[in-house]
Amino acid sequence: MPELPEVETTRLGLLPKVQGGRISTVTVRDRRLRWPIPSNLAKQLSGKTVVDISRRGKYLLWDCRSDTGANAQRGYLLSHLGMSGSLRLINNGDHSHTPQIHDHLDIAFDDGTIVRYTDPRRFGAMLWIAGPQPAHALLDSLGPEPLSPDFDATYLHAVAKGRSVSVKEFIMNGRVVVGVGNIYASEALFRAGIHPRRAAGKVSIARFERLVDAIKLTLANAIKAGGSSLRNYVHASGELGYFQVNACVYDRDKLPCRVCQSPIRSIRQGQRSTYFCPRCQT
DNA sequence: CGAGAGTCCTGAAGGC
DNA sequence: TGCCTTCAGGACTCTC
Repeated sequence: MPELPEVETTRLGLLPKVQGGRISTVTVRDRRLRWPIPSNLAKQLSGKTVVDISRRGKYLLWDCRSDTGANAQRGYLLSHLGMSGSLRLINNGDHSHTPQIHDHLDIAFDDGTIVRYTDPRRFGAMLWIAGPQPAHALLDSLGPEPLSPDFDATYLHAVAKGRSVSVKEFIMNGRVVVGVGNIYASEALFRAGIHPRRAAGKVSIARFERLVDAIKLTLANAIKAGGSSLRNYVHASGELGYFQVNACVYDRDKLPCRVCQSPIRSIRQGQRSTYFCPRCQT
């Protein structure tokens, strides 16, 4: 399941191959994603050059422009991998990749490179934003990037004030901070020694300092490692992503804590599984 | 406004 | 072996 490090790894994997490339054709095989792929997406993308791909949270924004001139047009492909999506590169001349059942969209470039979007559960998104600015309702109320300086303990403490929601659900809320998914939320809280059920508004600023550091460290390490995931993440180059073999608590129910040997516990929060060490986290 | 539940979907895993 | 149920997950959307 792609979390922010996987999305960033995908971006970094795609960029060298598609930046400056001109899109020749777009093949849509199944429009039914989180929202339907717009009927004009293929037409809008075709003929445009991908100038850049940036990331906001787990969204990728593909800056696309037509040839310069009086009729120059600009827009953005807004993509999200959902929980089972992947974008992978197929090099020119590699005919071993016939489209499979969940290969919903292909973006073909003039040089023969194909970017293929695969998403068995179809929770992902492929949308078109017309115009020179990457403005979209989905991006309007997103919180700060976790790896940016804007995301610090002072900010978190202020936003958490008076909130009764659990700190784990709090840091997974994209309006608070983007890109902290279920796996990394559990891991970061373990590193910070904070119990996932603690009310967000009752976390001291000193403990938020530890939590912010833990989130930044956890995400940065995962990006450095090339992304991590449990099951079917596929690297942009087509290689399998790293399995999360180093998780301290995630998916380790009843196994001994790597620090104190106490059995890791599994609970449900907001219809989501949470893992924590009942001794290390208070 | 915040909190909590519901929703989309497929594939894996477990029970009988 | 095979069918049925349950669960997993991102994050938007709805209800209270």
